[in-house]
Amino acid sequence: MTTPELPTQYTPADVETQSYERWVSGGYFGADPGSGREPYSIVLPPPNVTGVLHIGHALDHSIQDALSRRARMRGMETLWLPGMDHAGIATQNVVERELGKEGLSRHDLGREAFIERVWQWKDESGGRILGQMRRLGDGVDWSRERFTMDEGLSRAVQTIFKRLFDDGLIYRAERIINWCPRCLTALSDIEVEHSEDEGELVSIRYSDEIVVATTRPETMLGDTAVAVHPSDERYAHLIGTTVELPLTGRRIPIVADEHVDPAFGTGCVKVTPAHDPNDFEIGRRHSLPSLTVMDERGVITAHGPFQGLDRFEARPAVVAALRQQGLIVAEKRPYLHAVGHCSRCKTVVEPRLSLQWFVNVSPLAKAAGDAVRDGRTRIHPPELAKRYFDWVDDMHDWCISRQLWWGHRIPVWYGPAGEVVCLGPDESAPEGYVQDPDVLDTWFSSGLWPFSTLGWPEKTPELARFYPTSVLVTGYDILFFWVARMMMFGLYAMDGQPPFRTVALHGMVRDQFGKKMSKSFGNVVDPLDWIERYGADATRFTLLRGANPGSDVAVSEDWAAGSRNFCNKIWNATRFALMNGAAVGELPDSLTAADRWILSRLQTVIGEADAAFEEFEFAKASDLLYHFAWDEVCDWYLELAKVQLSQGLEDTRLVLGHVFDALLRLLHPLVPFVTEELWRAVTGGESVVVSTWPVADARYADPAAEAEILAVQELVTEIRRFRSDQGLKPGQKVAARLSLSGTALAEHEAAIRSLLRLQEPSETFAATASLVVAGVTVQLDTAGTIDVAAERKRLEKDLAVARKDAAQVAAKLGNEQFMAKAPDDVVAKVRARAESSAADIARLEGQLAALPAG
RNA sequence: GGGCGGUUAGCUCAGCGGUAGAGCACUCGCCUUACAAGCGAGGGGUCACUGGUUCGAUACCAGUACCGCCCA
Repeated sequence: MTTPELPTQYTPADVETQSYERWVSGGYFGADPGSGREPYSIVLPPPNVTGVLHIGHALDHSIQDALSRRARMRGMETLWLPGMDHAGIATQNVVERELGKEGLSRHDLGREAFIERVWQWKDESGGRILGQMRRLGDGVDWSRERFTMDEGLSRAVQTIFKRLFDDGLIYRAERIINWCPRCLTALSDIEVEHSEDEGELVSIRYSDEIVVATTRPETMLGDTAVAVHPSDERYAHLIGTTVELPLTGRRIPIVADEHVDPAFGTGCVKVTPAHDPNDFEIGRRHSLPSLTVMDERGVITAHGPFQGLDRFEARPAVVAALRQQGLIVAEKRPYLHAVGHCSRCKTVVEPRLSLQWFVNVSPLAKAAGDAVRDGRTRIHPPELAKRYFDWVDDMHDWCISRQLWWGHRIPVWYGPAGEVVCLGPDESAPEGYVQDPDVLDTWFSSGLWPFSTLGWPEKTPELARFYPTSVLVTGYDILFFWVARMMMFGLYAMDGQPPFRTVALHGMVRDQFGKKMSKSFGNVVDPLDWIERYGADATRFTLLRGANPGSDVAVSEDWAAGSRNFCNKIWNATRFALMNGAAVGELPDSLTAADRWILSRLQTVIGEADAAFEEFEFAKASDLLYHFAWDEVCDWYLELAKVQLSQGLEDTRLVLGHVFDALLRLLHPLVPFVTEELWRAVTGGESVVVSTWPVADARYADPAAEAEILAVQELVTEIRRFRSDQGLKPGQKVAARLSLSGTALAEHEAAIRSLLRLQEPSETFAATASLVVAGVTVQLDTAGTIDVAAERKRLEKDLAVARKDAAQVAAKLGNEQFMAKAPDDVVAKVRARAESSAADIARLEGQLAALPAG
């Protein structure tokens, strides 16, 4: 085999793009539902077509890529299905903003032309995301890429809508919903973000006896009652009477309702059924009229001087008017209270009474909870399951209609005589019927993602093979946004089969101080920036190395550089192995202790890596492979191999080949690009992507060899410490006499001398220092006086440690309770420690006594 | 207000009943023929606090303080 010319530094940009294109054109990522292999499937949480991938996506994708690459290498028929969702509100907002620059509104274009325009934007924006995924190295099956608005998925949406409608689980009703006066659409509960904002609490006198407190004085224009608690004696005599509503002259009733908290404020509350969800319920209970006093933009429509004012202008105006009449009893400002904001545009949400479509979630949510309760779906880490239960067990009906144009139009048509028909994909409405103008919540279609992407409602081979999917990988922040919805729809559409066997949740990516990344704080990391500067592998490895299940990942530039260094280390170590003729082949039966040691360690590491991957412990898998690769393979084994090669031990090449072949395959799911390049060079194979995952082989387990090499390491480390303490330069050769015969280290003299730069003693050898390590005496001739003070300091320090340990251990052994109750193996360990610390003390005292004075 | 999680080395985090660990940062010495994106050595922690369980607690239990997240 010829030695390939590899540069001394790994340059990711030189290999990443071409490797990726070769993987795709090789068809490695394509999934075949017809193969006889065990299936493994993941659907990519579809990013919003309007956005760009941020570092959080990079983490999410890195995990999925690691899982699916490993599954593929383990011989499973692996599907990682990519795609995007149409992000109704966000996308429409972006395109409307673009139009705004041209001085146009969507109404100027009309619905059809506007949607045409959105599709153009979708191609442009979506294309950017696809490019980012390629740069990351995502091994997805591009032939199965889906989009929530594509034809097949739209059929799925219409099909399930009709099914739910026919089952009575979708209904239309006039309710108080969350309304965004800027986006001009309804929102579901989870699209509202609550924050503690500074507002005001104003107490208004409605009569001599009635004072109400409110944070939203402007809504008093729409009051239709005052409510008190039925058992509140202060107001019992007023129940059933009326009071005049200030500023309006309307008389409104005083009603008794359990909902009122008599301890809050005066115990009287104003009731505005059209502008508050709680008041709406009170209104229903008491058959109160609902009076809408604001339009869709939050502008006051009530008659009077306030008409035409925005809700935030109306607020002080109403208070001023009341104050003028002496009706303001108290004002508290600022007053901290929870305020809902549109999660898209941060506008304060307005509760609004309107006619909308809802999903009756009770039976669906119960099924979604049960699937996790009975273990059909496992949430990982398990402590996050509680959040899931809290959500699904107390879910309100889901408002699914949106007053937008971009999305799946509600498949309901209204006839001229008030008929309402819901139609499936291949049905058409009778002449003269008009379709509902609204579209569905984006989550309605992304809730179908795990099966709509596989061809549902058709009974496709893909669906039969890859559903339920093996695992869903997503952030814990999206557990109820999306996971709960997919669970509900999946169980409903797929006859009680949940969409995932496991939901593996990861955390958010944060900066090096654990701070949330935000544009305003300026600590946002762009994954492409890191990919350019450190490589895709380093970017991924940095993220995976911090990814503990369910917890946040802190990253920094320094750590990305560290990951890059790791890739470079692997690169150079493999380069060294290749330069020395590393080759893959049958290993001979007779190998050196060093060979048997590294092969034995390899088996252990394979087992540990498997265990970590199975439990989504990516940080652990990364860490243990990092240390095995760097500390054991690249450091100790390569140094030992150098000695073996210089001794002409040809088998070393086969061991090098074997170890690097396995190591590169183990690392491939984490750092796919550098391992691909190197693995091909080592093995001559087509691609590590389609190689096999290493399997631990018990025949190579060799505790004796491990113990032997451990002794070598101890000896070498101790003498290095002496050298360092004595200020001997690393390259400086020192004459030494080793008394290894009869010890476990007998065979390792050459290695020890090489690692420690120890020369054979000459005729004039005169030991200036003598050290005892691991039962071996090493005499050194440092060719001059040694630094006695430094050596004494060192020995005294070690002696202090040994004495402290001896005292600790003696105390234990002298403790009757400990001796009586501690398990035998622990006692045995303590006894062994007692012996070794006693030996250490004797040795160190001897060495100290032997030191020349001074 | 309810719930969950956290508090271990300067920073970020592992460990989770029996001798305190990693990466980065730091100090010292080295361009030792794979790698200075490197090599060798080193310093650094009463494991938040208070009780309890135990022969033994950083780890288990209870409480306190502080931090973070989710929900209302």
